[in-house]
Amino acid sequence: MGNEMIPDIVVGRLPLYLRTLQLMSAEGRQVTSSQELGERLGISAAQIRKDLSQFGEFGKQGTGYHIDYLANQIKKILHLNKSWDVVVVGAGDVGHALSRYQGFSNRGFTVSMVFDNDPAKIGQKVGGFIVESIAELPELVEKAQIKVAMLAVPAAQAQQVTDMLVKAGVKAILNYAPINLLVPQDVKVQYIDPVLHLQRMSYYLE
Amino acid sequence: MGNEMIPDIVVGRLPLYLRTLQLMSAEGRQVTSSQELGERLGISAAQIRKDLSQFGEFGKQGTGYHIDYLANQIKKILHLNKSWDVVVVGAGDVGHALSRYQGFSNRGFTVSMVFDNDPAKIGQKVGGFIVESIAELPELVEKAQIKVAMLAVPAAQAQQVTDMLVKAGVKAILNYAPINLLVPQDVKVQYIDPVLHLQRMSYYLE
DNA sequence: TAGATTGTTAATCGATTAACAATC
DNA sequence: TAGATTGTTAATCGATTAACAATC
Repeated sequence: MGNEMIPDIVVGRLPLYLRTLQLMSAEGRQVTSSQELGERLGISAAQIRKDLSQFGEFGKQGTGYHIDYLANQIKKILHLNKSWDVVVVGAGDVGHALSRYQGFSNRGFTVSMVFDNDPAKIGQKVGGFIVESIAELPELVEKAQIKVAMLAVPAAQAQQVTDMLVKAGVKAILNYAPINLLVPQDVKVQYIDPVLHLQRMSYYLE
Repeated sequence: MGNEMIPDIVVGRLPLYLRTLQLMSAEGRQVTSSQELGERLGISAAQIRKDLSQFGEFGKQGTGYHIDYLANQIKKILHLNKSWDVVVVGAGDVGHALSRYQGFSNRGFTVSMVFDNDPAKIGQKVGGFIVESIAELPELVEKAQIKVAMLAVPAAQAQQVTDMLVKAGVKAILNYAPINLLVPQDVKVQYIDPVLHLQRMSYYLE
């Protein structure tokens, strides 16, 4: 219903709003305004109001936004009113850190399996998970109806593993390998490459 | 010289171009075109030409771009014709992964120290580095003239550590803590929060 | 030369901001 | 009521794309 034409750039800011609202809530706050949110985020108040207005009317004139209410609405919009099971592929340092990261569970995601192709790692424990063989990935991911994966394998294997994930029904991939992935249109990919961020900043260094 | 008004969004794409050029170079390729680059990156050829034209003329009509030459020019623009020493603050899982990550050295950065405030970790080896106490950070960072830091401490301590880093002369911070940092105008911050990426994708999941 | 591709200008598109009536 | 802040419209700003002369 006039839904899928919301700009992705707007969608991308919602998690930022949510994070700040949850921080405010943890501080014991009840109510905020677009102005205050904007100041904490470095975003204009007008933009926050405009972004939110794409999804409904969540505030009260003269008062602002009820923090918990708005946070919950944003959670619903982002489909975070459930917890998504996520698999980690690659049990190296990055996969290890991801599988142990405590910051997922209360933000809508639960790591449920860890995979690797190294026989020395398969069967070992990493972050509380027994590392499974990538050979088992298609069956396990499909059976568990996993839709989200974090990819932490070497760049040379990233596309191949991606193809497996897509075939097994995964629709969202967070890719830590420094390489562009080719996926069907209905599969989303987000990229994390710390070096890109560092290089972007070094432009401004003397 | 008509220099500092280049949009940051353009600067942000240069590392992406560089990464692709270096990949092509590793494939043994000599020459490419804005069209080919665009296809590999999912960016229009016109945009790539426009971006590059902000910095000079690097191509030849009818031929395209010499890959190694263009890569080197971009490296110079991004100040990557030297290697920047970087410190890692926080020797938890993320800091551990960062300090061992092999992908920095050939892309312009060298991890040179690791800090933590946990007495149980100080003096221990992490990724080939002896973990230093955060108490030593101001002196060590200033003496070594470190300009770049990666921050992997709990959110609650991130701002405080940031203030120390800034005071010690750091001008670029890659922040893994899920929190907005306040810094002076001449200090750049980039953020990595995997959950933001996951949440952005979950919008598109059913 | 003919074909290809650059660098650049002008046109288009989209995102951000300013402003304000509505209203709590 | 008076003050504050929303949701929204119109104005502005900036980024992307299309098109093409220049030229290798």
